[in-house]
Amino acid sequence: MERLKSLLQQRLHDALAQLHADGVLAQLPAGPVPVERTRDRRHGDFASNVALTLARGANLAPRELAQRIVAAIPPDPRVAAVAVAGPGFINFTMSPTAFQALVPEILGAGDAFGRSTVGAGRRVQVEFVSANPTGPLHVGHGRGAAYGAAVADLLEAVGFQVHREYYVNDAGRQMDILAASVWLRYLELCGETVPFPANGYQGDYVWDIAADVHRGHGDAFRRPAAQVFADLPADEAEGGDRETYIDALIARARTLLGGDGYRTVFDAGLGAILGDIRRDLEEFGVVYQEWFSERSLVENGAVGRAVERLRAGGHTYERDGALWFRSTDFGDTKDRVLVRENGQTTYFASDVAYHLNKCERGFERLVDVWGADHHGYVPRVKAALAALGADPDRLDVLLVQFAVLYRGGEKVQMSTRSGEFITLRELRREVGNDAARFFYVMRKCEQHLDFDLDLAKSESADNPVYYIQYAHARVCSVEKQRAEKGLDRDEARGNDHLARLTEDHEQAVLYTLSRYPEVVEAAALGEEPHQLAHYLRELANDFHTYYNAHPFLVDDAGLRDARLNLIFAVRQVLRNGLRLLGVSAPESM
RNA sequence: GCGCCCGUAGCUCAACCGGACAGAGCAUCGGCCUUCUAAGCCGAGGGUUGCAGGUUCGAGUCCUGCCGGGCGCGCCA
Repeated sequence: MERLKSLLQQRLHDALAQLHADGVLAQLPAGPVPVERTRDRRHGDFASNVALTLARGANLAPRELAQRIVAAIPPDPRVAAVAVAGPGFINFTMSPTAFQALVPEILGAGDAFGRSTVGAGRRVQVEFVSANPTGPLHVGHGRGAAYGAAVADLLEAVGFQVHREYYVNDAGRQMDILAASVWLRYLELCGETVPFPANGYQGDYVWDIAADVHRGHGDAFRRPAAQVFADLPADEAEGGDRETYIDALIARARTLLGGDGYRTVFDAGLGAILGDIRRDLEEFGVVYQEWFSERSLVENGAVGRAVERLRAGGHTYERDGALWFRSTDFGDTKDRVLVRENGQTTYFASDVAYHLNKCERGFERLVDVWGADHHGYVPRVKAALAALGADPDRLDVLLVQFAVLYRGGEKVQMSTRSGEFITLRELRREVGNDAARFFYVMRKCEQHLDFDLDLAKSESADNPVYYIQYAHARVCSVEKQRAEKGLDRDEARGNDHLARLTEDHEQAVLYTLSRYPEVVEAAALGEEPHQLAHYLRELANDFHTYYNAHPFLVDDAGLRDARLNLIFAVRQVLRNGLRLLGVSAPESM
């Protein structure tokens, strides 16, 4: 079925064209005629402000123009009433049959209901989470995961070809720090007495990785502590600088282990943690098409080539022994270093190469989901794209604000220091995947998220996840009851009796159901899964209200089947919507 | 100091491209289970959308300036 909204847009368009031909309107609006859902049902089902926007050009009072437009709209059985209201709105009230026709459509389309083709198969890459593989994901990453996955699934639902990608920062200094941390723990397991650096990774998982290395390689990487720490600068505890100290330690590890040995320890850390992150996300219902390695960019020369391209384009200069990118030419607040004085490329240089690579892979649109603390980074990446001749508007960076956990009304303190943070896995274990996925996307991404752990765990109406899932389970329960009572059911008979769904509660449910495709499209194009989350709560609310007001399993078979068809349509939409958010739709609770 | 985000009911948040009387949930108060799951439903009260200007037929939404909160301003990643 054609969407009701497009139907009205077409009718209005025809009417405007008629007035244009009659010389009443000098100009037609560019693009589709604006038609919106009314905010207040007393104004009908849909409204258009087109007369208000065209009145001035037509030299007519808005209401007068609205009247002329209404007069030019051909009658349609699906439109029950067209009225001019307020300053010049045109309000449409649809006939009950127009909404009732939705029921067989939903049941027929099943899981596909709500999907569309507005994306026209255009290729979009969604890069999200991309946390450094130096430790387990924490609750902040969880929000990026749930949000990015929902955005990707929504885009796919409206017809984009979506490529989900995790950028693995496996080439940076943080990874070297992890490698050094693993090695030191390993040395301890070998029986060496070693002080642990202030800047090292202290989580228990480092011990686990070290133990794995020891199991697999025995004492192969053991070096005497005296040798390891000989002539190192002072660490923080001795009044030195932690950064200088850890760098020296990393250099020592490289020297003593040799390239291959160091790489083995390094990769043990990387592999273990990345594997863990992968499992964690998979259990969370988040899957990727690609895990893209930063190191691969460095090793295959892509970073060097990207830097060279900027240099060849005249966008760089040398100062203080470093190579700078003149990002200020493209709107950044200051220039950025690409190659350090010591000859090493920066993380930014890798990112330039990475985004160049994304463009070269032919994605028409790039979506990056970042933590809000990286917002200062946006202008320089866009500047790099512009300097490389790509349209920076192809890149859409979505900044996800922090999530703050609350327990018993108190803020849960989190610190990434000393492993004292809450991991995503702990959160999932505590509140469950469904609640976690839903709570994470309940708010728009630029909104700080207060994550109430008690609420997420509560099995009550206060908890929106349970409220929605309960609606789904209730429909299933009704069907079970029907079978137990020996009542027969005939879907076709129900469709023949849809005209009997005239109760206010039924009209309300039908109206809300009709909004679903529009909500999915708006949520996808606006990258706002919270719209879908809110919608599902409304639909569940309409259903629960209906449930309390009218029995479904009535003796009148025609009415019973019509009502069952309606609530099965509700179940289908709830299921489809929850699926897009990564939340399960249980059959019983 | 500069930049980005946020400021809506007691609390947590909605409000589609600027539209009509700013909506939900929680909390508070009062009702509904011999009938399909009360993990539910119904009703009531609660607002100068941080402040001051501006643009517009029309502003929570756009612009300017303040006030308040968060984050960021490394040759770290």
